[in-house]
Amino acid sequence: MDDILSKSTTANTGEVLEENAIGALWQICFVANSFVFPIYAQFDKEYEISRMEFVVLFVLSHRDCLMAWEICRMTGLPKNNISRGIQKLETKGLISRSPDPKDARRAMVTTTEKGHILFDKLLAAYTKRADGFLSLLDENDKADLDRIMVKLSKFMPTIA
Amino acid sequence: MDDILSKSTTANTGEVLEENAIGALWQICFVANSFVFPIYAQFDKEYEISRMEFVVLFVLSHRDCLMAWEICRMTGLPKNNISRGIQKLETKGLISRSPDPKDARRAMVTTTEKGHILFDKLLAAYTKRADGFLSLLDENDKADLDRIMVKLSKFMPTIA
DNA sequence: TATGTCAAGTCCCATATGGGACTATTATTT
DNA sequence: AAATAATAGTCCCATATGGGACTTGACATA
Repeated sequence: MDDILSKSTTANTGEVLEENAIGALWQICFVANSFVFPIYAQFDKEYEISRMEFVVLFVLSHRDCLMAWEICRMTGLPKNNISRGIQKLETKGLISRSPDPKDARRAMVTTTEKGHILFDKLLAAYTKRADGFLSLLDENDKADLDRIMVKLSKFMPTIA
Repeated sequence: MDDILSKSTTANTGEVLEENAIGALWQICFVANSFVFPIYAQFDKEYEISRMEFVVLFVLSHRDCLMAWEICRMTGLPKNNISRGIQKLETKGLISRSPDPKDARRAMVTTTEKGHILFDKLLAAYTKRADGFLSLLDENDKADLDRIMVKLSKFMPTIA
């Protein structure tokens, strides 16, 4: 019988995953991690912005103002993490919080001008990287991907 | 002018993301997190298996035996994390390590019988959840998704 | 054989993370 | 109105994570 070592074919990255239905979701996670880790490392290094801070800014860039719990729902991230992200951003003057006069528990979060300026830089880096990934796809692929991801996003978790 | 609060449309989960090319990758990450967090929480609660342990078992289920650095490359995860996962699994008797006689730095990792038995349960839960997600897609979608994810997986990072 | 370089894993440490308890406020029920 | 539940957000704490230093061993070159 062969040496035990010979059983190991030199596996390439992501290779494992190209198999069945289960593989599709594994691969989604794999691609997501591959995309997101280097970007967040870059944000941290270049701008001292953490993942949670970026997430808050990103979501806010699509709505003028939001409450923390809305950001949680939109991102699927736990509220304590979002809370911390918001606190950091506020400390840095990148967002501002205005308490809801009708409900003292709530506060609306808005990006400040300073926050917009920084976010533009972050988004440029983000977009550049995203384009790098998507450049592997043709136009049909991109359309399919959009359609599929919209469908999949409907399957929502309820994260505390 | 309207109350500041009225600016906030009640945003639904994942809604932000359905916009442009940048949104596609955001959405991939969103779906990935939505899929993966509850499953790992379940694994931790029901089987006391951590994410890293599952990842190692998962990858090993596709290859008879592998070395740690191969698992890193296939998963894109840092080697210290994988190292810890392997250590835990070995302690529990779910995998075994046989040192490479030709290179004392290396060790081949193999799933034990006990490991296989546990992994079957984990995989059943994983598959069930994956099927839940994928049930939102029709057959064309699934085929498209597979094709696209294989393409995207080629855009590989080099993670330490 | 000495020497420098690289590779596989492990270890240490500072930070990020998520669960759950807690506070403060509002909504609902009686 | 009082009592109870529910909600937004924060805090605490134990664990997970990733960067980087370190150890050990292999390999290339002299």
